[in-house]
Amino acid sequence: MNIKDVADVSRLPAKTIRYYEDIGLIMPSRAGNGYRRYTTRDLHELTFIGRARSLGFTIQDCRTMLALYEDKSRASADVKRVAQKHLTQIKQKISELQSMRRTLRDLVDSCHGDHRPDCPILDDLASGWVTETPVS
Amino acid sequence: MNIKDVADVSRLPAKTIRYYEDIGLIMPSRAGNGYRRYTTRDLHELTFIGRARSLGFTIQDCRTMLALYEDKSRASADVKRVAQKHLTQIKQKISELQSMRRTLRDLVDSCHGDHRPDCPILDDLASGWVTETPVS
DNA sequence: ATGCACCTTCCACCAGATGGAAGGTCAACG
DNA sequence: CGTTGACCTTCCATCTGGTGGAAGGTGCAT
Repeated sequence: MNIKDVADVSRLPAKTIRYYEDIGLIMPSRAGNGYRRYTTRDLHELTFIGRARSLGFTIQDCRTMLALYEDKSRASADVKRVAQKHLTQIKQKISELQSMRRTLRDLVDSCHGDHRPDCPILDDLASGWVTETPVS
Repeated sequence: MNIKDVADVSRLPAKTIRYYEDIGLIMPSRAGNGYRRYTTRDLHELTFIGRARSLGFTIQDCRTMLALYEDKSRASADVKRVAQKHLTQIKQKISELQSMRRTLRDLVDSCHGDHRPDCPILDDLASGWVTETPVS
């Protein structure tokens, strides 16, 4: 198969597939005209990577997972460890975002959002600062 | 003040402050020896940017917010619109991550994680694929 | 033979920094 | 006065994960 075919089936852009080759994730052979020639196995691997990426695994994790996938004597513990670590990072990211969301929601709610210039959102961003010395 | 001083107070790395200058966010003056010289206002702006960044605003949003902050005849509606849009994107991101988390948690929970090679995580990543034609 | 869809490489760009090398400056200490 | 050490400068490379586009080659149908 040519790149377009694997792109269509794997639902990865051809650009991305070439990029994955650049970084050494998949190494298709070449036809006589220089075109990349993908085997079913290549396609299989690309789909695997696409699924892993869609679950947020990094490229490095994809490498590891692919290697484990192809190592028939792997220990599932190794796979689980990678996934568990990634899960922990996702949880971490979610809680950071939730914290931002709470703050932003409060700020957005408290801003009247009309033609007037006074704005609690800007007040928050500038908080901790005194532009003028208060009249004492 | 020199860069170290504003770095310490704003809690932004000096590298980052220089970077913000590169991209035209803040433009400190220079001392005779070529050192950046920051005013209280520069420091104030850096802190503002730091706070906005910590709420996840993009650099472009920071630019906009800073301009609004300095425009004393702004409409709070303009500020609110930027924040609201950002809030929507955060919510979107959270729900994507939650979806990943659900899937990953299920997969991690279902993997026994021992010395044996069979692994539901890898099975999921490889799902949709038949390596061997079933015996018919 | 001409058009069109496909393929190739290469180079640049995005966000948002961060790391490090090579070299200049300044103040204190002896 | 010299030297040490903490600053400061610029410049260039690197990271993640691609994406966009130009310039040019190939393959097939009409």
